[in-house]
Amino acid sequence: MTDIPVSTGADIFITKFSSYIDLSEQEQQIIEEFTRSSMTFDENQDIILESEKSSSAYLLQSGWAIRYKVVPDGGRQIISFLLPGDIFGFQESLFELSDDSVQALTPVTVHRIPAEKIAEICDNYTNLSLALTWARAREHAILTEHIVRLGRRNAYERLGHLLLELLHRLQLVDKAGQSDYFLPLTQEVLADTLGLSIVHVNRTLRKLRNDHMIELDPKTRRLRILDQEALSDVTGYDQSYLGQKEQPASSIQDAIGPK
Amino acid sequence: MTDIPVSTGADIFITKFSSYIDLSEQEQQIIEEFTRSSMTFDENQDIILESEKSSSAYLLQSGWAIRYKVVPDGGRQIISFLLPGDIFGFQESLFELSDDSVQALTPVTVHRIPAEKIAEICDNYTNLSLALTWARAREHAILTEHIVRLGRRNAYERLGHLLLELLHRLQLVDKAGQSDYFLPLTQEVLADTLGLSIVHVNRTLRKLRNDHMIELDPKTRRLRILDQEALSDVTGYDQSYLGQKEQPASSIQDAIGPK
DNA sequence: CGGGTCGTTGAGCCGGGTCAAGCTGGGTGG
DNA sequence: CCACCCAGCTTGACCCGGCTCAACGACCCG
Repeated sequence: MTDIPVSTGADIFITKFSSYIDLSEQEQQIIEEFTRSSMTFDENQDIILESEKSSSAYLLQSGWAIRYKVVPDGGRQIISFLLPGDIFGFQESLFELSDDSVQALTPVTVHRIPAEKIAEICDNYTNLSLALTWARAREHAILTEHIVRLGRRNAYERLGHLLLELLHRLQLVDKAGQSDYFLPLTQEVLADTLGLSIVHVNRTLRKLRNDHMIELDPKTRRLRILDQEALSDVTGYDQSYLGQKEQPASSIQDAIGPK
Repeated sequence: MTDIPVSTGADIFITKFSSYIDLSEQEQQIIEEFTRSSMTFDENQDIILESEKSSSAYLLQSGWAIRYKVVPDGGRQIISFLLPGDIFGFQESLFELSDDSVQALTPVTVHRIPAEKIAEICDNYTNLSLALTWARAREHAILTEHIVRLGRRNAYERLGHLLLELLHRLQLVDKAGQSDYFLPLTQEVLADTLGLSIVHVNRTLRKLRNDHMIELDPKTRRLRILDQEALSDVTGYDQSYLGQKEQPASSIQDAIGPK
């Protein structure tokens, strides 16, 4: 299962950026440096408390996390998902703005980058700095699409649209097959993401299953999207906002069945 | 009416940033340089077409604009409002990401900053560069709050919350009184922002009026929020995400009745 | 005076929420 | 090894916030 070449954790980030930019040898080494040390968090543990205004950045090596806010009446709105390869905390914690929280959904490992290091990188390494800017812009685009999803789509479209986005984001870092991936989300998490009730998420998932759009095994948590084109059509999904190539086409990757 | 000291257009930006950071004389001059030339757009005109991937930034000097996306079935979702003092286009148009559009709601004047200039500023002027980062983070916080609004609030809360946000954003650039401002939005624009129908926006506005939360004269388009504390309470509004002082308290400004 | 845009209001419907109950499977302690 | 618990998933019944359709009014502009 692990006949993959011995890898430092840096690969995932290099792979991700490579979809947009090629980093120099030296820049790749800088990333590797960061990945030497890491911190881990348990399921449901808070990463970055509000209090900790450390203004450092984090590279997410493995696991899923969410950024969320709570409203006065106790409700929770999930703002975004943090997936392997994502960077976070490098802009929001700098100021007194946005008091949102980050929580691990699964066991998570991250690498910390102190603020000084970020400044140094921006000054001296053009490509890396550009990669950071790209990551920011991409996050911005994802938030934008989330707003459209919440404002102008019904439950069925929201769910399908989100599942497609997650597939394509995971594919970029080789964490998904051609049409399936491990989806560690409870229906409650989906509900709090999509602005729906748990009950209605349940019913909408069933409808997606009945329509042969997806397969989802609640035990293994493996999700398979049966007809991406059809689902994209009915949900109004257009992956161009993720800034990746149309489709990595097939690859040996998929045949092996990536872990 | 114009007994205000002769001003270059730069004041508005300096005022805005001053809430977070103090710019040096030289840095203020750089801003003034940009404000010497400007472009204007008519109501409903598109600013920045998709096609124009110029990757330059724009300072919004006066007027209101929106960033929006359309969904396949013809619906429109407004992502954000661009108000005087806002900067836009300095991150999104750099890449192939986010195919959203920007449109003027009122006559608008903007100043263009070529991409090279931005790069130069980031390299040489610490405070200005920090101000840019702050503006980005603030925009991020505003988007985040918009997501919460759409996902976890009802019509009444959404509307009230938005009206409060606009008040406080305008106050930062002296475009609002202590509790009132010029609101150049049709009910259709409000609907497309809040994910509601026009009809329901109309009814919800009436409810806000009946509850003595607001006064809104459809002719003059002057909006007054009668009890900010009460409205903040019922809508779950907390202005801290805008990163400004709690309340500018009273000022001569208000007595005069700012235009 | 005619047409267009925007605001207002009523009637009826429906997508999605709420409440409530039951089901399932894994974990834990006696 | 069983009894229990608890988190998450399902399903039904009912309700309501917000949508649609439709008509009308108010104002502006040519």
